[in-house]
Amino acid sequence: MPAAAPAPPSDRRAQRHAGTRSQILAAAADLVRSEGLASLSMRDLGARVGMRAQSVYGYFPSKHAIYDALFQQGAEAFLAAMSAPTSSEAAEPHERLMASAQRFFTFCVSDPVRYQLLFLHTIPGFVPSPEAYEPAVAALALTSTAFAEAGITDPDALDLATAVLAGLTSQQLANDPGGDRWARLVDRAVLMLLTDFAPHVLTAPPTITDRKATR
Amino acid sequence: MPAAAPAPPSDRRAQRHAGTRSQILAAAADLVRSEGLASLSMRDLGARVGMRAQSVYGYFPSKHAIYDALFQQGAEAFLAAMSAPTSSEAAEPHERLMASAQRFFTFCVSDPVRYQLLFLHTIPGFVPSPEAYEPAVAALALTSTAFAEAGITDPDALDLATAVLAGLTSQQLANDPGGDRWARLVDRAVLMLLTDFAPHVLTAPPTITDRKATR
DNA sequence: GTCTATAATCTGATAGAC
DNA sequence: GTCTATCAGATTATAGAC
Repeated sequence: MPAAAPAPPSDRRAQRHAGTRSQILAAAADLVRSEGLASLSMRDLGARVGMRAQSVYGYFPSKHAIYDALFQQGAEAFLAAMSAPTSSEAAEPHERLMASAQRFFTFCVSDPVRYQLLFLHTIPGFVPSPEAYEPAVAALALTSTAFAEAGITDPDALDLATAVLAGLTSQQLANDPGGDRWARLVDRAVLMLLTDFAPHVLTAPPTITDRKATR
Repeated sequence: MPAAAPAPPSDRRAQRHAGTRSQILAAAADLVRSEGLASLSMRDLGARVGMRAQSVYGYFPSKHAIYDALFQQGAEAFLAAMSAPTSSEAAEPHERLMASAQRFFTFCVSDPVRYQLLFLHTIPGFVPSPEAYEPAVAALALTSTAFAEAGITDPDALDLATAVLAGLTSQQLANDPGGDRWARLVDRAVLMLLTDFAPHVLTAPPTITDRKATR
């Protein structure tokens, strides 16, 4: 049963096609990392994989489709990074939240261009497709669950926390790229947030009854 | 004694020249606001002021020079916004800090493109000149002074505060443009910050001796 | 599948006439 | 000061040969 799309009829060809496609995508990721997100051109991309620009259209219908695939790839990496198992599964809720914050920060700072693509909206005509966006939504839902498990029910808490983390990363990237001027402040910021909207998580001894009692 | 630059010799002409220059700059500001920062073109800009693109080069040597002028204009507006007198000069230090935070947030959110130009580094080859950058430095120094006046000497405090404010604005602009989802959280965020690194400012009665005693 | 050829358009910038 | 003319190139994308 061959695919309905313009994909080749045979499975062998389909595999080859998919292989070249992901090869192009990897080259695109390389290119934007070194040249900047806005400087991606079909010419350069084709040259990077040994093709002329026109041949790339056999794999992606448009440049925006490439951005969309990059976005999805980034969103999946984001979900994977945020889903990574904690060192100790029995860790306290607030420890898990601090670990999450560190993961978020590290993920963002490790690839500024990916950060720009995922979290800033800087490419003039580009809007990610729902499919590409979906993993990012899942990652946020994950964080929301972690908050609930820590007994944090204030609906504003998540917004404030994401803002603080986004601010730390954006300042680090814009004003001290490669340094640690804001990286050093992540733990302190999380403690500050927890103190503000979940003091019981910090002050109470780590017993289950205590956690319930302070709610 | 005529100017050495390609400016006209007579004062009348120089005034006319400067007038057209600022007219072009205003048109450029309009254009980037409506079309996006990266979409500025000399053709469109010329058309906006009733010229051909080539004639604009009589006023700005390059497109980057226009970006630089826009940057300087934005930085001066930023300094002006942050220097605006508080409603009551006798206000408490922490009230002044909260007012500053609100001013910063409002300034950023009121003009997303200007924010992008000033605080994100998104135009491929553009680096603002020291002259253009200078007012922004002055504005930060102003904030630093305000912190000192509130008795906050922790060197990390300013970095953390700017990060939190930057995060609130960036989330507001990216995820709820025109709304108030993060705007509502500004006061709470400032209180949280103050509680963390200057609790004495909040808890102590507003007397001078008290302020000194808690240091 | 990849190529050549090319459409159609946009870019910043310069030279020189008026 | 502004124009015409033009350079020298970039861009995305399509049509059709091989």
